Amino acid sequence: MLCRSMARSSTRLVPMTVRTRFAPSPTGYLHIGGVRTALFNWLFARRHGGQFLLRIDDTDQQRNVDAALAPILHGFRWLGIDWDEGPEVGGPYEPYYQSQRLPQYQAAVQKLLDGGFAYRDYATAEEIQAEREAATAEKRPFLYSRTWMAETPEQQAKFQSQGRLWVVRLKMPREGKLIIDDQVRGQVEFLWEREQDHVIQRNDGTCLYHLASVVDDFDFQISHVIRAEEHLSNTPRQIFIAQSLGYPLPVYAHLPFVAEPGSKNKLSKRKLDKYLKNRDFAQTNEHGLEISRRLNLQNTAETFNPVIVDFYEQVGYLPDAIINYLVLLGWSLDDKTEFMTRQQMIENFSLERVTKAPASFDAKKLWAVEDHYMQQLPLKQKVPMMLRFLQTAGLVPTPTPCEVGPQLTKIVEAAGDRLKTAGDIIAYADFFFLPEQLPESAFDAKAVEKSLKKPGAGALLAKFKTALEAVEPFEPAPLEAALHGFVEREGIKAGDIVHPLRVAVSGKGVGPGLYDCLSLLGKQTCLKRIDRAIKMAGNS
RNA sequence: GGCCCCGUCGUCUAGCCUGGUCUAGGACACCGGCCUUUCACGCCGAUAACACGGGUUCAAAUCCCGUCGGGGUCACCA
Repeated sequence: MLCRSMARSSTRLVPMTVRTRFAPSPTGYLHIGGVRTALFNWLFARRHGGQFLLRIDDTDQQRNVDAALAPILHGFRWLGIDWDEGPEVGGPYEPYYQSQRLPQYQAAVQKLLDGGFAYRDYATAEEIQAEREAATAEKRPFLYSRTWMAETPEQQAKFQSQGRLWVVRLKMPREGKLIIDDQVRGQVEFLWEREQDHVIQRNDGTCLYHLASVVDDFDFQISHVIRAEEHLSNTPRQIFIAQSLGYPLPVYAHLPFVAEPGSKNKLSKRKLDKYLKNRDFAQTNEHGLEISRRLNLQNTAETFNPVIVDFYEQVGYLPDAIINYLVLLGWSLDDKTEFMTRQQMIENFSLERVTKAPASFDAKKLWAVEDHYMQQLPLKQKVPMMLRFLQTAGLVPTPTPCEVGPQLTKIVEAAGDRLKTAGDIIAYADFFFLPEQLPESAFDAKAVEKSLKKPGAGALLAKFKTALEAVEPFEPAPLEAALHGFVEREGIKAGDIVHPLRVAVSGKGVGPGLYDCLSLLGKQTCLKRIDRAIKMAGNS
């Protein structure tokens, strides 16, 4: 009975009540691959008007769950992936923490024991290990001999008298095959005889993941189990548990995992050093680090890198961009649609169009999507976002002086599409908020060397300063006219004055349009900064 | 090693189920050019893929078989 195939028609309609879940372990951070899995679950539930829930898999670590969970919940909220049931929001099936559901698990174990689908096993770890090694030596698949299996009180008494402790193992079928009809991979076959008698309850009475997961999915009425591919090989034992317990089976869908940059290996948080050798990944990381430094954030490489969602929030990426990038990792709407609103994603998402092969994480592509979204973002929304970064960096005081708002709006407008993330405002606009006398640290050494210390730069600056004093109004168009007139009179190239001038007023070689910079800075500040620069140029 | 999964440009993908319209489309990256006061944007262009071998067929990226390659998983972790 357990061996019969469970083929489903792939054209079956999705049941009326769709309920999906994502089950994070409280680890203290939210992994980008996990978010992708959660996103697909969320989209599928929303697509079919169902519920998406969060269940906390904390059977292993009872301590500090709240602290380790907070960043994860925060990450989901930031991304706009809301959950209908779970931590903080509750729900009809509370609690949603595995650590608080031991009685339910134990009851299920008892039921399995009573039905003969599981047994008490008195073997020691060494004995099991010896069998395993023997099998390896003989080059045959390992299958537990069940020597210390005790199904009757007599057997149990015998082993117990030997001072043995027991665990509960699944009594897996040893013949026939299982066919899983996976919504992404199609039919997948497994031979029952290759499945191990996995432990489902430890000798201290606590239960293990597979048992807990199946019981939870049933208790929470999960209709679709959508998870990463690495769980595919766990599925037979979970189906065995579910069937033995008389549960209806959920629909399974195994997503390809998110792979490392430029490779097919599963993305993990532990191989950061390796990913940093990937140029695109390293650039994204460095960009974030630079902003983090300016923000004086106390980050460690452990929790602040492009594999962790928190990284993107701190650097000032847009949640919509992250989501849009992630939805494209293993799923496509059609042959050309790249940018979608959440509504469009929800309306179009289907498991059918999920790819089978792993998709590598491409930091450059994410960057391009972010670029697009930032350019689309209305100025009114950009400004407050950037203001927060300037304040965190200590460039603008809190509360915000009233003149900052309008000025910042102009600055952001002038910076235009140079701003890819909100954190970029610091590098592009800090000099607007620095004192008239720019601190030494505000000068880019290379730019000073290249433009300011170029022979003749100081003298040119001094001459142009005079011309600048007469410009009225001090706005982009008259400024441009003044500069061009100056270039003509002096018989020089525009670049000869433009570059030193930019470094003089901003300290950098790159930035928003020069005339915008001058105008926004105001005549007084410009003149003073030019004076300073003339001295710097002369010192060479 | 056993079992399972996967294999279209460097990367994300469309096409595959329902062979022909695919001399394989889009996007990102890369390279070249234009624009330009820097940077960025934008625009134009170029390079670039059906893992391999058989078979079926008038016709195969698409169907079948095999090979090779890559990955996942084999816990009293989740």
